[in-house]
Amino acid sequence: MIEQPADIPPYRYTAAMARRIELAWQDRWDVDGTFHTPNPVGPLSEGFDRVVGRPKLYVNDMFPYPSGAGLHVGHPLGFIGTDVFARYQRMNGHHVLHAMGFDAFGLPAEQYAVETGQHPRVTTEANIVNYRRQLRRLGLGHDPRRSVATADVSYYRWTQWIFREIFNSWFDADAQRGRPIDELVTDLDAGIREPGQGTNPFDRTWPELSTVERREVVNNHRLAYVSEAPVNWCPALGTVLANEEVTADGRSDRGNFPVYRRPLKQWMMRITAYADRLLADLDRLDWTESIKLMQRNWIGRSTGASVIFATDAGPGIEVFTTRPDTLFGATYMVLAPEHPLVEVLTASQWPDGVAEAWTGKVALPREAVLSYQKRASQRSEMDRQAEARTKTGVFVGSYAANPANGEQIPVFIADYVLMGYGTGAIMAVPGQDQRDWDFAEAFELPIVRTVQPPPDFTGEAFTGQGPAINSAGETLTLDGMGIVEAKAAMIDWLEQYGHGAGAVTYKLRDWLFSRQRYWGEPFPIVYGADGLPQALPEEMLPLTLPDIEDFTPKTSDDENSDPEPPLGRIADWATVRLDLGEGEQEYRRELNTMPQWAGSCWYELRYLDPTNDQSFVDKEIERYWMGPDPAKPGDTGGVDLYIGGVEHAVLHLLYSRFWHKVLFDLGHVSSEEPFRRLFNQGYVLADAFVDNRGVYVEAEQVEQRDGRFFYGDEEVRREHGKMGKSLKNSVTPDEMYADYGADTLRLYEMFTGPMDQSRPWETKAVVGSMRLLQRIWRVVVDENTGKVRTSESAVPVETSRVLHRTIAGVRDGMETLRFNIAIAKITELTNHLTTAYAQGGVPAAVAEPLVLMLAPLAPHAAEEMWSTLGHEQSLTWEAFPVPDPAYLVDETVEIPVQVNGKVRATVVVPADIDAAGMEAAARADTRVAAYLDGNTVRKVVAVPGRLINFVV
RNA sequence: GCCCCCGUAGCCCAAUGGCAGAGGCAGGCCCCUUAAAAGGGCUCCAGUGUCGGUUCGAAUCCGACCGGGGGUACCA
Repeated sequence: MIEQPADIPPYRYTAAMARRIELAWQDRWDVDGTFHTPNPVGPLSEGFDRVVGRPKLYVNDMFPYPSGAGLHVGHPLGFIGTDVFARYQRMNGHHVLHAMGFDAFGLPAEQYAVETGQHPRVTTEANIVNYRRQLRRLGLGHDPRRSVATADVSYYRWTQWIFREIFNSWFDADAQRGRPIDELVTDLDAGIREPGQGTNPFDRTWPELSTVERREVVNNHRLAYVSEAPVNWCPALGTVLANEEVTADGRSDRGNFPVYRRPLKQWMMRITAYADRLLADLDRLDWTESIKLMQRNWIGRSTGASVIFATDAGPGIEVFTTRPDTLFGATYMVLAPEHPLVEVLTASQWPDGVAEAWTGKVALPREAVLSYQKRASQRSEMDRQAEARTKTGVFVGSYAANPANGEQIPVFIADYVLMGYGTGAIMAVPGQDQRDWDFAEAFELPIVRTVQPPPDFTGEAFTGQGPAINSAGETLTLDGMGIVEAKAAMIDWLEQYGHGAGAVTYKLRDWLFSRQRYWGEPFPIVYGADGLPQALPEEMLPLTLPDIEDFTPKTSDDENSDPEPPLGRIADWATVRLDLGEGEQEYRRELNTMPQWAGSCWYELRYLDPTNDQSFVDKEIERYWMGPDPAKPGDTGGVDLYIGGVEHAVLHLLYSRFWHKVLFDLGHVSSEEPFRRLFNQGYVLADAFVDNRGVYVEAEQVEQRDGRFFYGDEEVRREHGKMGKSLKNSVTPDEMYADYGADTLRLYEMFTGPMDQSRPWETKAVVGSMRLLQRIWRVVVDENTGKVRTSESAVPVETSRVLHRTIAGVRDGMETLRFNIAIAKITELTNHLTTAYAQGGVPAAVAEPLVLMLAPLAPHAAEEMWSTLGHEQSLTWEAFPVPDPAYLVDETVEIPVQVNGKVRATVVVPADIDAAGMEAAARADTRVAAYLDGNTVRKVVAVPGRLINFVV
């Protein structure tokens, strides 16, 4: 036992007392299995009969990445919030599932291992141990049996299994769903389906193809496929990265290193096939608008038309435009410098009379084009930004025909057109597009308006609404039409005359799925003599990550260096002799590993059935916890409440939706979405201090003197930012446990604001939450004897009113995740009790509900008080207090009387008075009468029980 | 540039169309204490970023602007 200082009452609620209570209850919860949550069936089903009638509730946190630095007080904000909510809903009659695992594979864990020179498994496991200790000390009510780590073999074998399922699937665009690849082969063999567009590089039909060729065509349909395409190569990390992992200024999300575009052979996931469903189903989710918007923007669906422009050189140029109505105003074309048609379209000679601006003053088109291409490829994204929007480009020396009016228009290459979007080529309409206008001005190209701007329009390109002009041809006239009508008419015309068709494009690209790193899931893939990838059969899983001496990635600052997967260093692993049905042969293994997002794409499913070694999750268990609610038509199913930071808006939250939809299509899960309701918690912010070199100094060592801040003797500048290592302003939960206890920390974090709001951390304000616990403690426990201090006396009506109003308010705060108002209501009740019962003797009938209401927020102290009040069982499964409506209304109320909206008096009236009675009572008041005297009352607004307003 | 969120007391935040204050921190005063505070009590403090509109009535709804935060950006 920890000694209390001698002069403090021995049973006061101090940090030492809190520690004793908290450690004891944490042990007891573990021993009793208090938070064991039974499944309806399977190995974890023991005790299900106790909860069989309860509605289920699945609450989940975005699981943490166990970094070497451990937790700071910002990390558990969401974890505490979900714990409070889960504990409340359990007491409120739900059967609640809440668990916690660890996202253990991936770059940050590996970077930490590299920095400390230890094996990532060693550091990761040590970090997990530390996280578990810190989180357990917080008193979170998780089912400990369900904790998983993505780097555990028993977990990643199922990550590999799901990858295999995705590899063995294709997307049926007609049915808009993923299907097993065997069904595609059956259809192709039966001749009822042709290979999809762009999947058959051979000039022959399916029946004419060889076995190997057929395999290649099938591979081109798979949802996981290998492709050679420009990807994001980050030499400093030694790996390629997904688009979602590259920041707007062309650097790596992790580490902020430069990223280069470069064609490499890599694994991709066909997430674009699901773009429409990922977009449409956002409307069915209870997510914050801001996250939905970010996903909508990232998917970036635009509708318009694809148009083919014929060229003399042969192949037509296909463009995508959202404004087919402006086709008559297309006065030139632009290809991205990397566009494959550039070579054939580049003329051998400049046409006569070409302006110098078009040629870059170079003698031959080929030279001009090559030099521009070279320049463009060397310009990093950063340079492009820095050069603002100055338009550069070069004429390729040839022309294309505008299909609308047959005019010959020049073809340019320019870096303002990006290969990665649409077709990598545009029709330029300077009259209605500012970028094209800028280019046209720089290159003296004609500008034709095809939408009539209003008379007072003074700008350049006009993108607003207006009637079409200058848009008449032999077989089509748009003049006078509005934009919507003109678009439709143009698309009809394009389709009729074979110049194009309505089209949809997306900003979303396929997900680059392979990494040249060690610390990730190995692909369950081998390559045979034909060089084509094949999945390992299910019974060969798991494919364990081999141990390796040198796990460090090969990094470099040379953008022309090549990726080199560390797994390639183990020669006897890189090749293997297997019998995959064609006799024993030698195969090469896939040497890349999966990205860190793979494991987090499905962990919420594994919590449901963590010990299952026959399946990644039992179907019945998944249906129970995550299945769609038949009472709610259109319900997607999924986790009932998912809380995490906003930073995963287009990474984890998009990838996991995609995997979940594939699993749904293949019939493995009954829910269509992984997370039915998503809530983003705010950040914990803290003061940070910068010295005059601009370097952050340890915030903890900064002193405030006369309103200025000093680090030693040096004055420093105060800033404000997200708590973390980089700003040197972290406060650890361990410090808070030692100084105040876990319950105080929990209470403080929940009190600083509603869940979705960021809030500044202020260590000196934490004491306020401790005081509240001390005062509630004192209501229940005698500080000198440790004995119960409540009485069995009757509850006065006034106290009942305060109690039941508190219950109603606390429930409201709990339901709406505004724990701050729940705590304020509890404080109000406590204040009432300490005033009304200054000498002790609070009726137990009030103290008990008070303790129960406190329980989700400060569970250890509440358990201890509950026990002091004479209860042997944990209060975890006690019913949460329910307000008695009889006490929520007063017999009389004081209502304001307004004259012209200004409060002039108040009158006391019976609570159930009607409008007429209220008016009579108000008129009877002498002050009101004085205001009304001599005026004509034009209108009386009387809201029974709220207020009355005379309009004179 | 475009989109989203947020501006209430020195600070964090309540009040979601009806008397601007629930609660906390900080400040001030008092009590307990040899003393101290992480104890107890009392108390000071804003008219809701600005301007307009809707309404009997606006912190709340609408519009514009200012300030802060976030997302995204030659996306055709």
